Amino acid sequence: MEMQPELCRVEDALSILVGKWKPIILLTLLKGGTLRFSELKRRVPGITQKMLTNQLRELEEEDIIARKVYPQVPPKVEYSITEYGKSLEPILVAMHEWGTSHTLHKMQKGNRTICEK
Amino acid sequence: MEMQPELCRVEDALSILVGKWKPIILLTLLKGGTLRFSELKRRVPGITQKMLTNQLRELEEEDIIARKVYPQVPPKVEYSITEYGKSLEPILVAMHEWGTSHTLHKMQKGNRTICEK
DNA sequence: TGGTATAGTATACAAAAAGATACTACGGAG
DNA sequence: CTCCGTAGTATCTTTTTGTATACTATACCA
Repeated sequence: MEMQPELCRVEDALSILVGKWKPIILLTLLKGGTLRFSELKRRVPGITQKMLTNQLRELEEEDIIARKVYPQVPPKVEYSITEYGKSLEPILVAMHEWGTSHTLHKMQKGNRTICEK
Repeated sequence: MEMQPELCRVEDALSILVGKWKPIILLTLLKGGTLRFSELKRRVPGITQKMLTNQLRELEEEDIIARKVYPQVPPKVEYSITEYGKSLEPILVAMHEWGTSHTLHKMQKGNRTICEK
């Protein structure tokens, strides 16, 4: 097994998760199921409309989330995780778990960068 | 279990892995063991000295890698993954595996963005 | 005396990502 | 006739990341 391809693959997964808002969006959809744009926006505090649209488009392109448009006025668009997107869950969970112990680790070293507002 | 803290933790892990060179550096050290600065630089093609120093400093601050300086001339500095840093391996591996199947998934959809030079 | 090797710094610049803000379309309610 | 709500676009500015290039210290070697 050589090195190059391996590295390349990690970057692949990373590029999907990276973006200031993608993990939050994915976790929100994993927990919340199918959500409309506005609902998603409410559940991801601080995100701007532009950023949300933007990140959703990128995730959609990778077939991680599905977008369903209802031809209504006012518009209704629903987003959900695809089956394929669900395969990311273990990574997200692993990262969450790691992050949690990392926080403890940092606290033990006197570094108080906790998840605070 | 609420949402906020969970999200925060994922970001925590992510922030350590993110950076154009960090996964590559980590995998190189995981595979290569203890390496000198120059050796590391050779094994991560394309990285500039500044970026390497930079990323190593950040990883060191998070206690993911250890830096050992030998008071010699010319200088000798060795880098290695800490025990703590090794706990990231499962995440890296999960990402690699996911990335591999993601590539297949994309190929099946006619998208040929493969790991090529 | 000058060149080599190592592990950096310093500075300037370019590119990418994120943020702020304003604008649009459209049908229905009043 | 005007305002509301939804799901966006369009621009512009700021911040963050990354790149390129040059420079440093110092012992050793010829």
